[in-house]
Amino acid sequence: MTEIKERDKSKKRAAIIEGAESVFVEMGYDLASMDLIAKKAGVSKKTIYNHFGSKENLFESILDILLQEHQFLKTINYDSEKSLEEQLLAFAEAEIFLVDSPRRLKFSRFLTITFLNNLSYQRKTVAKYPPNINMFLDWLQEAEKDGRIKTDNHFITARVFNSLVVGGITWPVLFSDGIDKQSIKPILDEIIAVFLARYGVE
Amino acid sequence: MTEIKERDKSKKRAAIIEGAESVFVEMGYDLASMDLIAKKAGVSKKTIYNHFGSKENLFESILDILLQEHQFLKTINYDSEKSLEEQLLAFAEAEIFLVDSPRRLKFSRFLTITFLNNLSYQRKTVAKYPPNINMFLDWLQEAEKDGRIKTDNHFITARVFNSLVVGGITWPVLFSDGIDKQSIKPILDEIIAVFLARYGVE
DNA sequence: GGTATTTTACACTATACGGTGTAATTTAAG
DNA sequence: CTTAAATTACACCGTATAGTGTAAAATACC
Repeated sequence: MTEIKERDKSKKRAAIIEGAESVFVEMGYDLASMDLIAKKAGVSKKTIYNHFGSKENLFESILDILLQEHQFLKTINYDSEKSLEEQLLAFAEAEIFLVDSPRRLKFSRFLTITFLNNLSYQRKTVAKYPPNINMFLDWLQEAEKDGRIKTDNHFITARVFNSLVVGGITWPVLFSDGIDKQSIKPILDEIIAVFLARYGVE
Repeated sequence: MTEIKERDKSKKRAAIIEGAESVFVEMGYDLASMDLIAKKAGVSKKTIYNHFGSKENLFESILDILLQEHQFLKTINYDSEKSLEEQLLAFAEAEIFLVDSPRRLKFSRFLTITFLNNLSYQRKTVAKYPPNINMFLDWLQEAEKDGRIKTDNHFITARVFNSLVVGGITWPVLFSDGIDKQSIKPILDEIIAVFLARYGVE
């Protein structure tokens, strides 16, 4: 008895996720209606509720998926053979990655809005997906041990580098129509030069 | 004939503005209902419509008022008698002013969200209320003429300074519960030191 | 092909919103 | 006080929304 047939629901689920993602990112939580998401996903509204239970639940699921997807996993280790410029550029590019494609740019905007609307949620998320500042701190330590970087306070130094990249590139791009790799280059070079002017050992 | 009595509507208007400001800033455009604004302002909904015609109109009026209110008007001129540190600090403080009090911090968050939701509106607003980067460019030119700053490209140099302040202070504060003047100080000092390490003439 | 499970269409509830119309009431100026 | 303008309370409209119930239809596994 109690025969259980488990059928494959993953197709519909994937369609819902795809539709919900585009609608949420495009219009934000409030303006995204479940009817529109259903239409965009090519799925009945009831099916969404069967899968996710509520709009809030759906939203959090989508956000979780997107956050994992947009993580930049590549680790950067200090390399005494490579120039500091080259290695700092790699760190900058890990940050720029977040606004690198139209898709990621839209998501970053959306995420910024979501976080500013809900700071406690932002904190939870940062705790769950820690930023790669730790990697930079490790790098700093190695570079200093190698005698090519000098600094009194690693945390502030890391923050300075992050400030230069975020304030100089990420932030302006968020308010523009997209990144122009050409026009970014001179600023990127200058950011690195500024950093090394203070912390580099010539 | 055609006798016209004009009565003083400014009291009610002021109440509406005050109520609408708090509700809009607190909840954002979408979640701010006209009924709630009316309640908060201690005014009937009809009166709001008599004064402002529509929610959109009310919103733009409020935004306009707040933008004017939050402008930091003080001009900073180059002074060969003062240290560069002191003068750069003044520029940084003009930026920090925007997130300096709970009220201004909330408004800055709200404005950031509003702009990210409507980039064309952001552009219009920036055109109408130009940022004080021009003032910094003038300052740079004077400081260079005086032989205390050296730079190849004024625009990039100005952008670097702005990046340091925005990325190092404004941006992190937006995502925090408020500014802590004490803990900001060492970062502020470091930002200026970084800038001068690259552009200062010792 | 039989069968249990998913999905669908669709009607429906309850609620909320922006905005309006109206008639009564309050208010301020002469 | 008189009078006209401003404000109020309140019912109301149309629309939109999150979410549910149901019965039929599509689906996938045996």
